[in-house]
Amino acid sequence: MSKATIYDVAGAARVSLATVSRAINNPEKVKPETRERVLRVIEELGYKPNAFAKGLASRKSTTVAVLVPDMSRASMAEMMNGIADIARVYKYSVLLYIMDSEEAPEEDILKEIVAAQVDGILYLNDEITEKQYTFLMKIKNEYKIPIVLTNTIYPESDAIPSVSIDYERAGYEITKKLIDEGRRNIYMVSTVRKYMVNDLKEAGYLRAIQEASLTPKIMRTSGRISINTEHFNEYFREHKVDGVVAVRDSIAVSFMNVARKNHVHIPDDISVVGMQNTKYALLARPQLSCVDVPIYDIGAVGMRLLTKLMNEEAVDEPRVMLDHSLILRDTTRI
Amino acid sequence: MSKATIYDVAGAARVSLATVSRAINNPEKVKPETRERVLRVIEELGYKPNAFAKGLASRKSTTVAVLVPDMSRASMAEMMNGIADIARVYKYSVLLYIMDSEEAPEEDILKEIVAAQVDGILYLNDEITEKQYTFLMKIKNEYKIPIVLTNTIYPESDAIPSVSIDYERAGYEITKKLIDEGRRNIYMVSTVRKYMVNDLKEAGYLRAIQEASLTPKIMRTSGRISINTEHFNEYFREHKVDGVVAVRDSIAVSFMNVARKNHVHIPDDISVVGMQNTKYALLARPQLSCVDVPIYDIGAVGMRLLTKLMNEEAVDEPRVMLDHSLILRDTTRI
DNA sequence: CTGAAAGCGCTTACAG
DNA sequence: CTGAAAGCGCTTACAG
Repeated sequence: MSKATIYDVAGAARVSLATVSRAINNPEKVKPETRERVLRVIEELGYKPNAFAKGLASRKSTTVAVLVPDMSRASMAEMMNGIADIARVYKYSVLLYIMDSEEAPEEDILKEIVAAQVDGILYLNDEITEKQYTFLMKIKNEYKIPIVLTNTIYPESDAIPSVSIDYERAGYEITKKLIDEGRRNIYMVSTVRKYMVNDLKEAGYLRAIQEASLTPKIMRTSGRISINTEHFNEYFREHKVDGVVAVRDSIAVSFMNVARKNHVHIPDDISVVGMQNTKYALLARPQLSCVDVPIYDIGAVGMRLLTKLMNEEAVDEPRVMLDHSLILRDTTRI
Repeated sequence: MSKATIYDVAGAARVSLATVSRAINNPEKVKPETRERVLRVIEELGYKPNAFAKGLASRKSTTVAVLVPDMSRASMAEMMNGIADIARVYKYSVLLYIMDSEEAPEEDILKEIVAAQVDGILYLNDEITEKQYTFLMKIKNEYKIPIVLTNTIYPESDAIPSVSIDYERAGYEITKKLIDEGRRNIYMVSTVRKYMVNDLKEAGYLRAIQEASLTPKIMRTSGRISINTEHFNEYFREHKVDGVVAVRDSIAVSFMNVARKNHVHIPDDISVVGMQNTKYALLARPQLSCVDVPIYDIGAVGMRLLTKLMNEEAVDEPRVMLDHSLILRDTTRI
C-alpha cells in the first residue's frame, strides 16, 4: 500500500539509511549481522527501492532502450523474448521504442531516450543506413551510452558492436547447396529496399555463383504479397529458373505458391530455400528448406553483450557472429 | 553532452526554476511573454527534463507497463505497434514485461512494476485465469494503478476494463457461415489449454450449431504442429467432417496440409476457416477465409482507454468491443 | 504571475 | 563498519 521507504527500513532495523542502502547495493561493506537484520526487515516490509529516487541519485537507471523498426517483422518477437529473458537475469528493465521504419530515427526519439536516462541501447533492425549509423554514433559519443546492434552488421566500422550470424557465409552456403544439387539458373530474390543484411546475403550468393562460373541473377521484389505475385508470374513466362534463394521465408512461400499455379513442381523442377526459418517455413507445403537463424540467441547474446558494455567490462570481439545451420526439408533435392 | 538542467534554463531565461517548471507543465499559469522566453531558451539549450527527477517529485512516471505472455504469439507484435503509436501521441513510455506464459505472474514481477512506478498497466493475453485476475485486482486496488485488458475479456466481472472484439459473436457468425454453405459435420478445432478467448469462440460455435440442431464437435489440439498432424490424420480416418473452424490460423493451415495429404479437396469437400487473419492466412494455398480481428486497433484503443483511466476521466463502457468482419477467401464455398 | 523553499527517496563521498 | 549530510533535478503548496 503506502509503500515502505528506506527510512522505514532504517528505523525498523535500527540503522541509518546509508547502511540500508549499502546492505542492498554493497553488501560486502556491511557487517554480516547488520546486513542480515536489514535484509530481514526489507523482506518483512516488502520494501522495494523507488526506481526514480535511485536513478536520480545514482545517475543510473538499470533500464535499457530497445529500438525496433516494426514489431510485426518476423524476427522481432522472438528476438524480444531473448532480450527480455537476459534483461531479467541482470535486473534491467526494458523500455520499448518503436520507430518509423521508413525514416531515420528523429531527434525526438533521441531526446526521449536520453531523458529516460537509459544505461544502454539495443538497436534491432536488419537495415542500418549511414544516417542512422551516424545518429547512433552521436548518442554513443555525446552521451556515452553503450549500444549494440542486434541481427545487423555495419560493415564499415566496428565502433558499434553487433551480434548476428554471418549472413554472407549463410548466403554462400545455401547457394552452394543448390549448385551442388545441380541447379544452374539460380535466382536470388531480394528486396527493392536496401537492407544491410540482405546485401550480405546477396554477397554470399554472388560469391557462390561466381565460384561456380554461373550467371548471377538478382530479382528484387517489394515486400507486398500481391505485387510479388505479378512479378513472379512474369518471371515464369520470361525466364528460365531452377533455383531460388529468398532472403525472407514469406517471399519463398509466395514464390512457391506462384510456382504451383504454373504447374512447376518443387523440388523436382525448382529448388527453393528461405533464409530465416520462421513458422511460415514449417506451415508451407512442401516444407521449406532454410538457413536457420538463432533469433532468440541473437537477442539474448546481444543483451548480454550490452550488460558487459554497461559495466565497462572488456569485450574481446565487437562483432559477434553466432553459428547458423541449414535445415533441409522438402523444397530441396537430395 | 553534459545535459542542461532546469537551473540552466532558469538562469538563461532570468526566471526562477519554478517558472520554468510551470512554463512546461502549466503554461496557462505563466505570462505569455515569460513563457515564450523560457520556451525559446529550452529550445536553444536542448533542455529535456530529467525523467527521474520528474518522476520522483511528481510521483508520476508517464510510463505504462505492458505485460505480455510471449511476444512471438501471432497477435502480439501488431498489437504492440498499436499501443506504441498511441503511447507516443500521449507521451507515455512503454516498459515491456514478458512473463512466463505457463504460470501466473509472480510476486517478483509485481514488485518490479510497482517499483517502476508505472502509471498504468496493459495486460495482453488471450487467457486470464482467476488467479491472474485476482493478481491484477490486487495491483489495481492496493496500488491504485489502472489496468486495461487487451484482446481478452474476463466474463465474470467488469472491474477491469477490456478491449477486444466480440469473440462469441465472431464464433457464431463464422460457424453460421459454414452452416449456410450446407456443412453439417462442423468441427471446432480449439486448444487443449484453456484460454478465455477460445472459450468464447467455442460458445459462439455452440450457439450456431445448436440453433441449427446439429451436433457440436470440439476437437482439442496442442499448439505443436507435429502433434497436430497425428491428431488430424486420426480424425480423417475415424470421423466424418465437412467443416472446420480453427481458433488459430496456424491450426487451420496445419489442418489443410493434412487434408491435402489425405486427398481431401478444400473447399469442395471441406470448408476451413481461421479466426485471426494473420499473414499465414494469405500465404496459405488455398488462401484461408477468416474472421478478421483488428489487432492494431485493439492495441491502440486499449492504450487510449488506459490514458483516460490514468487521467481519471470518465469512461462510459468498461468493456469495449471493436467491430470484426469476415474475410471470405478460397477455403469456403459460395 | 512569480519566487523561495521544502520535499520526493535515494546514493555517496567524507568522517570517524 | 557505520552515520550525518549534501546532493541528484525536479514539482508544488505557500506567500506575495
